[in-house]
Amino acid sequence: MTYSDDDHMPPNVRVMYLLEVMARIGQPVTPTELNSHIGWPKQTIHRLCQTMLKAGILERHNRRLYPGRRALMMATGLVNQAAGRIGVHQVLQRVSRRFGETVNFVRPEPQGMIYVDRVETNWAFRVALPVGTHVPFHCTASGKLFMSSLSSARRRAMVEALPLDALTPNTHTSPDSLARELVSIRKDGYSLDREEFHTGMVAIAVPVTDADGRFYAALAVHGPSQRFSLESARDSFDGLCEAAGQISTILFEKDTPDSAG
Amino acid sequence: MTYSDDDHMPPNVRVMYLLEVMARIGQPVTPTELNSHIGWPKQTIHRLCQTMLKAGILERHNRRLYPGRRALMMATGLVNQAAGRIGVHQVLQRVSRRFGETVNFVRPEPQGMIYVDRVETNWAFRVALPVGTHVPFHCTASGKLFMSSLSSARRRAMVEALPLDALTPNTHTSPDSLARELVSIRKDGYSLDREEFHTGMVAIAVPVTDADGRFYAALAVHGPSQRFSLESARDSFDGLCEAAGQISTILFEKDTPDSAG
DNA sequence: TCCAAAATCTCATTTTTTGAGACTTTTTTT
DNA sequence: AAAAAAAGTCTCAAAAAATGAGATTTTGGA
Repeated sequence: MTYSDDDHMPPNVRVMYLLEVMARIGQPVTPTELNSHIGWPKQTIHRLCQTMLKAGILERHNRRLYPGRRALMMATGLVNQAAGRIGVHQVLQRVSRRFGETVNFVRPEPQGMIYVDRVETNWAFRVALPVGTHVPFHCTASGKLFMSSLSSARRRAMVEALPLDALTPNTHTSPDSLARELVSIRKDGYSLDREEFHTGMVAIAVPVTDADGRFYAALAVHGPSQRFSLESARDSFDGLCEAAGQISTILFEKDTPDSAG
Repeated sequence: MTYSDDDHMPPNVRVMYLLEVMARIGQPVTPTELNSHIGWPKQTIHRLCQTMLKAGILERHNRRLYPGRRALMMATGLVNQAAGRIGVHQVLQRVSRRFGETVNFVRPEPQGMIYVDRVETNWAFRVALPVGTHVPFHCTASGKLFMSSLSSARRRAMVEALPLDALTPNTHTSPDSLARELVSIRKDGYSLDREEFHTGMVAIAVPVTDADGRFYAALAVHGPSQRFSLESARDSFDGLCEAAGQISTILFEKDTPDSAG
């Protein structure tokens, strides 16, 4: 694609970006104030605001712009879709309370596995990765779990394409050993990170599957190897699977919105 | 201007339009299904989806597209901003004047219900929770109201995930009793806090719905049980519903330059 | 394995966006 | 009330992007 220059935003997306900025500001703004947050040429922002006003996406009162009904209705619809996922966060919290360790909800993306949601413990030792960060496939419990869910052809292609950088002494650096572990992960139903990403940190991940049983995300527990041994990680397997099932239900189970409990 | 032809949509706005359609559909769709709602040439919709995927506005699982993190963050911001609109706040003021008690406007978020706007009475007894605070789901009128609006599978999963800490002797501590109350809340159309959060404080909450009748926020009245009994709370039901309807109109209905104070 | 549907790529054309600069209106300052 | 500053609007030629038909590839299911 031609959009690959890093910070280039297609004109398309500018409407969206402008709404994002307005959402962040959180109150009605003049076009000039918008400009100070965005920095586009005066005329560019002016034209775009006109377009959006005309479309009913923005409305204006006393020279100040704010999201119009159209934007609000769209936003409400989107937020409603997400409202169901509030339950997912509650499940993560419960898992974290139960095991006393950090819990992550991780999804595959082309650039790597991404932390979508997390509940952290108050322990001093924490993973210093904010939500929204991408981590490698080959040296994380969730990344290996994801790869193990692929068909053998894709799995092989992916393993061979990955860089396999050694981030710790334990990181897989050969396609063969990685491929072999993926097979056993597939058999076991869970994936371990044996200090392969950060020395001193271990993790276990189990899959959250969609309505067709396909991999959707990984539910992972992370902890320092001193208090969260590989054995204790494995002990948490059953509890994790139960939680993964609940998350799957929240995300994918279709039901009549009416039936009583 | 050149955009005045009635049904012409500048390419700009198509990103927004596509999100609107997705919001209306309310669940993940394939590009082809989108096409059936929109009717653009195949390649046009394909290109736009690619752009939006690349920008993180959409995400994909199993060939189906759904709003991405970026869209959801924007949507959350817009929705919270709208909750603070002048007209909405005025309705809260009127309700507070009418019943002489504190009025809250509360929305669900993953960490708990959040107070987005409030009008307080001058009484000595007040809730010491500033706007922006998160409160638990299981022991507040608004939290229970929100959960009662979920589909049964999600409701059940959520009830089971919640900690159910006993903050007062009246707090629900068993998933079953909580679930049972949610069913009756759903039936009644309002939710009561019977001193479940703070001893001596009761509340009633009714839903504010969006244009499609889905839960948007809770409108709640709080007061000390001595002067604001559960009976008087229930008596305020009709007035609250009327106010909730007005808020819904202000936010979502077209025109209506209403004559409110 | 093969087949049908869906997704993706190609490309010449048309349309839109871009943004500098000039001009007009509004607001603020003196 | 006049002057100055700021905000908003218009014009235009160049650059960029969108368009959409048709060809091609990929995918998922039988």
